Amino acid sequence: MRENRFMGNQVVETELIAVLVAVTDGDPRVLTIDDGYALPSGLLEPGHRSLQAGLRAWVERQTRHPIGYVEQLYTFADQQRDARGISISYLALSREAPAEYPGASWRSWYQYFPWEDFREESGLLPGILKNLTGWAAGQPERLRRIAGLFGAGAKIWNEELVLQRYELLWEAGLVPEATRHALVAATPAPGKEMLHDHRRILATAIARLRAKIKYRPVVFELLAQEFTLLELQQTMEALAGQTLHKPNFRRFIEAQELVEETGRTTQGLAGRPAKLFRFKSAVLEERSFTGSKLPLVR
Amino acid sequence: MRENRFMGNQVVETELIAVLVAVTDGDPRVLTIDDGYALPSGLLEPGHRSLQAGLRAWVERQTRHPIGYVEQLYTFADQQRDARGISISYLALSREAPAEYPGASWRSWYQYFPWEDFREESGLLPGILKNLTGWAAGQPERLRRIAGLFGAGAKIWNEELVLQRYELLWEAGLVPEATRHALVAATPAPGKEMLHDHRRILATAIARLRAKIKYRPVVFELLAQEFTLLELQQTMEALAGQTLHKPNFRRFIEAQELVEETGRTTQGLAGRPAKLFRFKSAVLEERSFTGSKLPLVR
DNA sequence: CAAGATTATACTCATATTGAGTATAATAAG
DNA sequence: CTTATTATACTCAATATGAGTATAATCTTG
Repeated sequence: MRENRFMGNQVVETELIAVLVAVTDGDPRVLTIDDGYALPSGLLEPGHRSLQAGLRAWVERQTRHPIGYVEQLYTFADQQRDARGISISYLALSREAPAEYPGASWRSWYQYFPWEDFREESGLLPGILKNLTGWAAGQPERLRRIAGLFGAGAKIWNEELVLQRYELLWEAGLVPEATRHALVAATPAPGKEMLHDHRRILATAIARLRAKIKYRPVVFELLAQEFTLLELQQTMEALAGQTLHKPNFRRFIEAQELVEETGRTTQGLAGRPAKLFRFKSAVLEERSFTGSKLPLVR
Repeated sequence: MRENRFMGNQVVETELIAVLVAVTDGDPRVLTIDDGYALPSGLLEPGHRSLQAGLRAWVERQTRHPIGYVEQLYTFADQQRDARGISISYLALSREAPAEYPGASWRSWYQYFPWEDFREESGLLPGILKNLTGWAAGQPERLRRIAGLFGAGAKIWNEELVLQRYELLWEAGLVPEATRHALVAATPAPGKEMLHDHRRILATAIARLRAKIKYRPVVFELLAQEFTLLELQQTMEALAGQTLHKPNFRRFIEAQELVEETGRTTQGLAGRPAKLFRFKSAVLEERSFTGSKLPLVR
């Protein structure tokens, strides 16, 4: 029952899609092609020894910088195009290098999801909420979802629900990509449109990264070898889209024991010089980094 | 640059692999075929409207019970067989129904990973550790990995590192599946062998589930409509492979506010009758269930 | 039917962690 | 040499967690 039967089975081509992320000047950026309209993607070729090798080989055509960290996001059968393809999406972290492909550019991911940036008051939420509640029109289930995801009070904002928020806007016909599914509103939500489901993939990547930085030391892939604690904090803030409490953030970092002083400090900037730190990569092998929460008995 | 080019691109078939989990009598079980030698898997067929639909359609041939919860695990290019296939693995949760496929059976997952069951002293660890340290033979990096994963002291056991532990044993040639990579030891680690990388996929599923039960209410997919708090606890213990502190576990559950009393109690069993609870499925829409850890400023 | 076994449920309390804020130090700019 | 600016160090109340004890309601058995 496990033999290969090509007769009657679907034989498809495989596309690799990359969400390549970097943080530059407190801005979380993503590598795009077609002037920001699409995520880079390429087809799996016979020469590729593995899926990740294919992705890496492929990404190197567009940026010099080595990709430190690669993680699979999601695989889906592409129904929008020719219904013959399988797409495997990846999240990759690196530092920004010039995009060297025609049409390629690094873009702030908040261009695509402006409502996800809570670091300063954007004033976008009231308009989005008005559109959404109009769509919900007295339907209590929809209203509950809206409240849970876009939270009237803004204090219950959960930064990890990027995908759910995008999907709600999609359902409500408030993003241009929903055109096949619904009548798109005359005044859709702000944010740049993308090809097919690329914005959905980007949302998945953001959500994954926002969740991951809390329990695995992946931020360091986005930082230089040496960095100050403020740079570290601002990189986290860029990803999370929220401002963090400085003293408590430092305590949080110190408690993890993942960084050590280099002995050097910053020079020539305003204010007191900051100590430079480096990531203790040795701990990666020894430690586990899982947020245990169950009340075990010992 | 995004047009379909079949020339020169790899065209492959797609296999769907399911890790279908149920917990029965405090035992975490997984649906297998070939007398426990393989995970159920089927090829994606033209009739399947989506990947998940293909998986569901396919799983229904082997068990009546509807699969409540399905989640994608990982996609990989299969190098072991004909190097032409892509495999997409899924984790599905359900309650155990009779396996109705020839050769199909439900098996405790601890048959495959006996060292992962910490609910009672198994006495297996010393033997495994002896084999592993023999393999590490004075190589400090290997020894550090062994200590971190199999922890000499048994109190630093991290139940989520199922995959890493399996991979370490694989590297050390202590599981039969490693035969292509290494010389398999005369006395390998205990635990039933599986086809190809199926045991690795199972390890991935266990790890994912062990992590997920802590912050998302997925256990309830494995329980009957009504259940006692002890049944809930024992189901969690079965998955986690560890015993939990009863009073604190109840506090943990109550704090989440995910269950409510039905008003009924158990009958005819030893001891004081237990209240029956049900899962408040309504909260699924309203709440977020993400373990925020960052020190936000408000 | 009473005593004991068994399971359920309810509290207690010391310690650790977290949220929120204030105080002091070291530099550059004027 | 004063001020602005950033870095770093503490404080303290509130909350959560780990570990354990006490009491309640049933079944079993002599």
